[in-house]
Amino acid sequence: MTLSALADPTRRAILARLATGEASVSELAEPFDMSLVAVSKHLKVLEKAGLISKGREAQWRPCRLEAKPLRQVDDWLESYRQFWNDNLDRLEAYATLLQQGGTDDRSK
Amino acid sequence: MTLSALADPTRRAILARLATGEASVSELAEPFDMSLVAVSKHLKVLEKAGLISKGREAQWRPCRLEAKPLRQVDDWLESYRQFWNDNLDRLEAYATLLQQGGTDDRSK
DNA sequence: CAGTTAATTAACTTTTTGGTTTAATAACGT
DNA sequence: ACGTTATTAAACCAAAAAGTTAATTAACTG
Repeated sequence: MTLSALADPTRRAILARLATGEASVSELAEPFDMSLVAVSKHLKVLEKAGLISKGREAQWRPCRLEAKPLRQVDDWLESYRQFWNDNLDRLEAYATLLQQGGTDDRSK
Repeated sequence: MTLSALADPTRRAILARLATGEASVSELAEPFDMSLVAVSKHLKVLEKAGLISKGREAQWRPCRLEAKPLRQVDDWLESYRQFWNDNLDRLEAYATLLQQGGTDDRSK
């Protein structure tokens, strides 16, 4: 669920903003060319994904970034991190093959 | 676009499979309880996101995992990686505050 | 208490996504 | 040339996502 919450650019921008510190819903909404209601919904998505939490301070709901799910994404990436080093090795190996007269197209 | 491609569990499973080596479309489709056409579409999404590339070998299109976009996700996470260490510090600081008689609820 | 500010809920619309089935394309095997 | 295998394209559908406006809730301010 984390990754689908992160799929939306507005939500990523909100997280980026929150990385600099807490902010209320209307503060978070301000930069965007959309209704406050829309932003409020984005926040709910982020909240359900555990990426933010909301406090209450009078009529404000100060939002705070929660790092746990991001850390999970990082963990998920772990397996591929290993892979992309391998991949570089393979590319190198392939480059060598080419020198020796390889034929199949692996452009891109 | 990478993150929305990664948002779907079927597509993540496909990537996991591809991390173990190349596979044709039908091989990739086999584990899933959905039509081959559906899987083919997922592959197109992954391809457009640059997460995989397809070769051609006779009537097969061997798919290969491409690490670049994943590395970009990793880079994107970088800013937050720093944050989640800070966050742990804050939690510690807060725990200390509680000991001293803090009042506001920050459960979860 | 009346009015204002902050945020959410409800009802609705539009677009995107994830799936289907039925063709079409392309390369192989006989 | 004909049938089979692998994959994609087209047309379609249902459900989810992303947005809207109008109404509601809640807490502050004078």
